Amino acid sequence: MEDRTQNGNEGEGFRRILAAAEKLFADRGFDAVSMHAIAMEAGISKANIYHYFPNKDALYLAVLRCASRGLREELQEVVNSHGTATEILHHFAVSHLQGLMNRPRLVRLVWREILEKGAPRAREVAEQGFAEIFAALVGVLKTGQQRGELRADFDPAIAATLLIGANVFFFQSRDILRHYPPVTFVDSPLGYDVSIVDILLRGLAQGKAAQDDLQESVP
Amino acid sequence: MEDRTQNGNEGEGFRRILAAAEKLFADRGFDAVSMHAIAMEAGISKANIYHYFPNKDALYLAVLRCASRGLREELQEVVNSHGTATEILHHFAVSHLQGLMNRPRLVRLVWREILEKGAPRAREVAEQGFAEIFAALVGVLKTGQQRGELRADFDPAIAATLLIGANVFFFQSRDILRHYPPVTFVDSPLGYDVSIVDILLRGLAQGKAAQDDLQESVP
DNA sequence: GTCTATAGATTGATAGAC
DNA sequence: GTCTATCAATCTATAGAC
Repeated sequence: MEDRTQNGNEGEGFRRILAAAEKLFADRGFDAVSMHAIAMEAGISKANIYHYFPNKDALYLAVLRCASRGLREELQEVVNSHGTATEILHHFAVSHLQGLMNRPRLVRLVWREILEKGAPRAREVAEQGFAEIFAALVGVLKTGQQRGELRADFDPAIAATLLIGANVFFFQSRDILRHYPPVTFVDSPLGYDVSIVDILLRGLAQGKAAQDDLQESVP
Repeated sequence: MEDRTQNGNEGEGFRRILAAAEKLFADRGFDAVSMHAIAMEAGISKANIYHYFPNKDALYLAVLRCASRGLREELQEVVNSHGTATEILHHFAVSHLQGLMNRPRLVRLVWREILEKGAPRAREVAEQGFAEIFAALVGVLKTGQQRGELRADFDPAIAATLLIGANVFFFQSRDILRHYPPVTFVDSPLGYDVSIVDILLRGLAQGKAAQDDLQESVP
């Protein structure tokens, strides 16, 4: 009963099962997907799945773990790149949103898990990927504050929540926003990110005028 | 087969069923909840549910429709209040987040539905409540732009996405953020909202200094 | 490794007594 | 309106042939 998700000698059927399960679990959720449906999608028999995975829960966990790989390394590279905080923030925002858009199934899997209050099956995996991205972004913001590039009087964790939230929310609700007339940015995630980072940086950067304008309403 | 969710003469058992179903559906999702489980939670028999609802789907839809009422009216009132765009935005942000925090089950139900790509059972209800809130916020921002209170060169729909996304993301991930050391704002949603509106308004308000500082990186 | 066949439990929904 | 009893379908998981 070795963990086959750790090494590379998986075999063809193994990958087909994992891919089929990832698609179905992401689209419909754990309980709405039967082992029979996964087998059909993978083009094999139901019993064959149990040759690779002891039960449905183990398959689900393997799907989440397998799908989670990749995004982490991608973003770590961005965070460790050289440049001003402004530059890295732009780069991070775009890379993060592209990372989400390139892995729609992973994102839906993770957020399904986060919404779950009854039987969290893979909560740890979901939280871990989440926390690493968050920590990386907070690091970028803190560096910007230490360098005097960004204001020192805002909470970097709150600013990070704003940016990551803007990206995740864009990803989650783009299908709904598309049907809504005043929204024109749904099909250009890059343009969206340039705009939100612009707004955020205007709010986070050193600069007295905007600050003075607000003094009355934010004492 | 009258729609009992429209009028008030529901009766005791009816309300118990709706409450039990709302809790279980929100916690575990549609497919993970059996009619038997709902009956147990409501303290009645399974067959009795079918006296009030023709099938499980109808019960689920009734739960969503019933839970959706209230938040809409609450926010419309805020949007139509008098004051500067800045004031209304502060008010809206706080009211919106409080509205989410006061209805955790409704929010989880709606977002489960939005994540669903396989069998959208109540997509319309979810989208409708979403769109109304979004439209209201865009209206506030546009008014602020027309009055010259806010910059005219940002897309109000993008700014609305930023604010609503910040609130929804806070709600969705507050349990995860709580476990993360640098985060200190989880237990004071009001303080969180004051901070993000502060950051956003600095970025959206008229003011030349911050703008000039960024000219080089945002041509 | 892959299959057919099937066990055993649970599901959504119904029938009919009270 | 509320119940017990039950149906037919479907579910996870296993047994065992090839």
